[in-house]
Amino acid sequence: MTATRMTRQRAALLDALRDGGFRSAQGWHERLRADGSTVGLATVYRGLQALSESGEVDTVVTDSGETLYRHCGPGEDEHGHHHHLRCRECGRAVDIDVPGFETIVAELASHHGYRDISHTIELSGVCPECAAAARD
Amino acid sequence: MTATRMTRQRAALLDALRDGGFRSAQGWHERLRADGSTVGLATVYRGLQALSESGEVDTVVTDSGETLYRHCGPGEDEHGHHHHLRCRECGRAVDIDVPGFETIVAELASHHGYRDISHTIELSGVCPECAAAARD
DNA sequence: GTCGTTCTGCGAATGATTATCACTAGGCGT
DNA sequence: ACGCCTAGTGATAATCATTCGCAGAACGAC
Ligand SMILES: [Zn+2]
Ligand SMILES: [Zn+2]
Ligand SMILES: [Zn+2]
Ligand SMILES: [Zn+2]
Repeated sequence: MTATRMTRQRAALLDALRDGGFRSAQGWHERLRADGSTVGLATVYRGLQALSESGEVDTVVTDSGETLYRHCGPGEDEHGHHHHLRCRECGRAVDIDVPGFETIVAELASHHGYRDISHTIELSGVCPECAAAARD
Repeated sequence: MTATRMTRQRAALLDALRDGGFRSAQGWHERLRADGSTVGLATVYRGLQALSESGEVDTVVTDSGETLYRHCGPGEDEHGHHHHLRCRECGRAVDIDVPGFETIVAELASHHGYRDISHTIELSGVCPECAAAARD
């Protein structure tokens, strides 16, 4: 039913994605072109969206409204879910563990009678490097 | 330096905001026009943005990327900060309390050396009413 | 009332994302 | 290796929420 073909473009995207870091769709596009691949912007968007749905990349939305994507181990296992602490200045992100949060969420949900809960936690601040650089 | 004038438009916006609920900027705009006020869309955007910055309204971004605004007591006191559990179907939102979360955030932040942390928690699910309505 | 600012309205501009649609190319059966 | 069917691609147009730019309107202190 759902045939997914491995194309040159998709491979290139996956390959680029492999060296970590958050980048916008357009950012990845530039990256790919810089590497010599001729990939269309629309294709990059489609690829990222597909990967995001299958859990292979996770996304985060910046204050300015653009979506950032980053490769993130296959979502086969529970560990695919986690949260980030991201630097407002340079974008560097750290995976964090929020002990007990998943449980709290489940409790709050049932307390209010809500079903099919999904959640988002976004922590952003200024990383040590940027904080140091800011001291001028 | 920063004088803020109370205009007919701003008053109308504040007044409309008063009857709670999340609405998009365009949503509030329609609301205002429905009430007879002739307010420009841009003005509504500007007003909401200002109120949001001063903490009088809080915002939430939907999956489709549009920003929703809702009146929320003046941010003079600590209680201005809280989180929501929102229904994906009807938009109804409940204020929730996530015990100890603020503390956990602070700890995580310092653990990673990040400064000026700000956070967002978004819980969304299907409220009891919508869940019931879905059973057809 | 007068005046310096701030605010408003309008439409045009932006900018990220999506839709279109003719064309290309996986990849399975042979 | 050959061909067909269909998913994938790419250039561009379209969407859509939000922002800008600027001329004129309206605060509000004097
Ligand atoms: Zn940084
Ligand atoms: Zn979680
Ligand atoms: Zn509901
Ligand atoms: Zn909080």
